[in-house]
Amino acid sequence: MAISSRFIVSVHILTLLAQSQGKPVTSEWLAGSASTNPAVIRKLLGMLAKAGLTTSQLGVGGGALLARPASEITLLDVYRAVDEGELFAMHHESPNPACPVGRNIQAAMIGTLEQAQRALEGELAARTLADVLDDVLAGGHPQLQEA
Amino acid sequence: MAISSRFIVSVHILTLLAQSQGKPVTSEWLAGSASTNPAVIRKLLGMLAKAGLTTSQLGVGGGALLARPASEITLLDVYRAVDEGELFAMHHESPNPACPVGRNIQAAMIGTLEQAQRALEGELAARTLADVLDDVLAGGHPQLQEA
DNA sequence: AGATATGTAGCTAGCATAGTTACACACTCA
DNA sequence: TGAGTGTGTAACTATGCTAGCTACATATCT
Repeated sequence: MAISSRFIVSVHILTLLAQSQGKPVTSEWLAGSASTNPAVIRKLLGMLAKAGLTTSQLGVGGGALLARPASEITLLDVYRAVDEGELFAMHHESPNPACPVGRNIQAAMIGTLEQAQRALEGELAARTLADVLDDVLAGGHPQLQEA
Repeated sequence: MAISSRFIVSVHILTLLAQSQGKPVTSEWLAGSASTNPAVIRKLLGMLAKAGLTTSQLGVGGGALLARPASEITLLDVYRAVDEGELFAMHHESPNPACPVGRNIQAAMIGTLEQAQRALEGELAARTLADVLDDVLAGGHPQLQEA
């Protein structure tokens, strides 16, 4: 487990917002479904709002809303909103530049690592919240996706 | 940074072993190139040996060796040896089964997450230690890889 | 026998995640 | 206008993982 649960929890609450059809949903309700704390949800909603995926309404009858249609929000959008950064860590200390391998290993690997990360992100980009909601409403994952 | 530095450091030391052409290399020498502690290297070598990628010789003139040719060790082999497990974390607490979304969200997402992880692993599988050594000896990443 | 090098255990510091409480601020409705 | 509701954010805590470090038993070679 390397990618934090923020991602799946964010997909979870965004799916709930997609299902609510424009009615604001409170962080307390979202927390009840995701089995966590309302403050955790609000922290996630803060990140999602900063990324332009959600908006919020204060006061009575308020709550969170999708900022655009579920079919226009990809899982990559969600991933980038809450789990930023490079996927592969480098050496903590810079390798020894006096060694030919130490001097060049990072530069030699960067291309491959970026390519691998892009491959993962490409899969996430191919799937929208609307797809996820369809699968959830179908009761799980009977909905097959193309290989 | 979600995938630990164990991976890049392991690639680093395996590349050194590939370069040494069958002469054992001590953990102290490897630690000097990777700018870390010999005990950390030995811990990694333990995992790599368990995965069948390296062997060790004790005593004077001893050290670590590749267990098979560099061209037959992929980066995926290395990744699996030192950084096991699922890439995506799930909810810490199980979602609320009384909510239709909570009840189905994990099952609905598993397929997509596994597919994304496989896409990343596929890129790592396409590259061997021999490729990495070539790039390193070429002085960095002038060696282009196909898109 | 003595020197060398691994394998492993145990401890520490640092960092990220996520849970929790608390409170100021904004908005709605009566 | 004032009460009630819900967000946004800060602060603190517990937990777990990573990685650095020391120490030592064990195996091998000369």
